[in-house]
Amino acid sequence: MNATDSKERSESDLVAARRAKLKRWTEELGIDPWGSRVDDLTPLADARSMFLESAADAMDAEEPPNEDPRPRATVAGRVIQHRAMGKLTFMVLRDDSGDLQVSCSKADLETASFKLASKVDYGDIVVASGPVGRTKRGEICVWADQFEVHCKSLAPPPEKFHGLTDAEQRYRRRYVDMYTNPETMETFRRRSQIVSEIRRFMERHGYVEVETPMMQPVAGGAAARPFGTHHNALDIDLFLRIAPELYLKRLLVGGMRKVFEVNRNFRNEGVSRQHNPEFTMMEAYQAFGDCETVIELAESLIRELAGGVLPYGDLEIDYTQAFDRISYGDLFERTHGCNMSDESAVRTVAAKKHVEDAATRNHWLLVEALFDEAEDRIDPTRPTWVTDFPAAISPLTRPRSDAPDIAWRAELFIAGMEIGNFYTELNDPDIQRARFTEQLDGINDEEAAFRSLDSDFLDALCVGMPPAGGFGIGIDRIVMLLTNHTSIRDVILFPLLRPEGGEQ
RNA sequence: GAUCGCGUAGCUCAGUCGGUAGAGCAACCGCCUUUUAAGCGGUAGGUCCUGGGUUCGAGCCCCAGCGUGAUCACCA
Repeated sequence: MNATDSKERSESDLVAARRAKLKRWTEELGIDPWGSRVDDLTPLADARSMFLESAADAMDAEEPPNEDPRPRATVAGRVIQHRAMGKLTFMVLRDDSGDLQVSCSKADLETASFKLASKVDYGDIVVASGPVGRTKRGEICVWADQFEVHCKSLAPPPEKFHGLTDAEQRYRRRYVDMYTNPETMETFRRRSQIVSEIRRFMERHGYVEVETPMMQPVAGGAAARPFGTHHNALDIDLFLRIAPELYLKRLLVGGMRKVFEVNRNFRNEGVSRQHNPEFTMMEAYQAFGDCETVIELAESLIRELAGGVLPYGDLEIDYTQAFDRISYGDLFERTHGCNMSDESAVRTVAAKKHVEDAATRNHWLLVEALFDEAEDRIDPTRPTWVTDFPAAISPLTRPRSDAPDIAWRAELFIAGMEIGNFYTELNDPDIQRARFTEQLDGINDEEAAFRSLDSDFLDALCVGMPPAGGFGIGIDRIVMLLTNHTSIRDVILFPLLRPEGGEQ
């Protein structure tokens, strides 16, 4: 709070200067610095492409034509560079299409407009009209014959060359990051495209997009800590969903054949370079499909999105070939030198690796704990399917009929990240009930506060869910891979940060 | 949650051995019709994250706290 005081005090000179300028404009020039509607605006990139070399040449000739042949445009943007040179002022505007110089000659503008143009600040939003031409140095620009300020920026701007570089400031003041760092704008534009392409892909394959509850009385579908909340009028506790799975499956029961949902999940876990408490996931289910059906679908989706070999940090990831495959058990054995089904061998390895409660903990939970090390053996440059997960750690997955300890489940790994899970869905209500009950047995009090049996879901399975394949993929992580960002915070517009100021 | 790093002007950063605060950009003033991160010249701008401690003296050393980044853990 002291920090805030001092910030306000030391900023005051810069803010005061801008406020004083604002006052002068309104009082002396009679200008409304907060702007108004402008029709027929041309995006800056489009205005640039309107440039006609022949027209510019004609204007530079000994005897320029009477009629100005240069195309005209009205452009708007935020001032990101400004150079006032006496009777000539140059500025560079930026909008979401790009940058373009606006050149202002005192001879072409009304006195008040020229004065305004020569005095605008970095960060102001302006509108200029005029022919698209070029300067003596060959820079394509709009030669303004009309110039207006449409929004005064009062905040002190960041340094104009480096922009905001401090990661914290970039996340906290994303709106500044966006206009000063074009890469940021590009990343989020790309994210939008990717999500849109995913939707089109799914629709093309006959999937219907749905929206299921984000506030759920029972938070199921994944093993994660949920956020809790409360509905006052009904006086009930609710959880923010950790997965949409159990609702999407209800839709299969209801008769939808192919459904998907792209939306947020919320998990009350730690934050890291790969984890934000709210993250976007796509889940999809296909009646009469299985694990293989959705593996094939997702592989072609990801290959289509990536379209080739993409850099990721220090890696080059090849999406063009069929993704690698290895079974969970093989990877385990390759890493730890024992069969994962061999309980005593697993306990021995676990004890040697100092896994907690190696002697008493459930055998398959030990296998899961040891598997982390195995994940590191996967070639990060090769998208890889890890198949045949242990049934014991896959409570919503159908066990294999030929090997009941193994589930029809695969997980996709790329660049060392878990990208998604793929299943042949469990639709036997009795086995499902048993799995849920097993899971609830022996949980501690803390977990008991948010884990409970979703009996309505079991009722739905009793009504009958067709056999199905289903999957979920992390959209943020896909965007990270496709835009070459190794921190999830760079692909989420407003990642969760602690509020500034401490104390509270 | 653990370990390590970082926090100095609005922004980007220097700051030597502990000797009392520096630059560039931005701001302000003046000049200027061809600049393109930076036209030229001048002026001003600081709770060195916060609180303690050591010391004649702390931006610098020590302790605690806050924020943040990286790695690990939990998870996707």
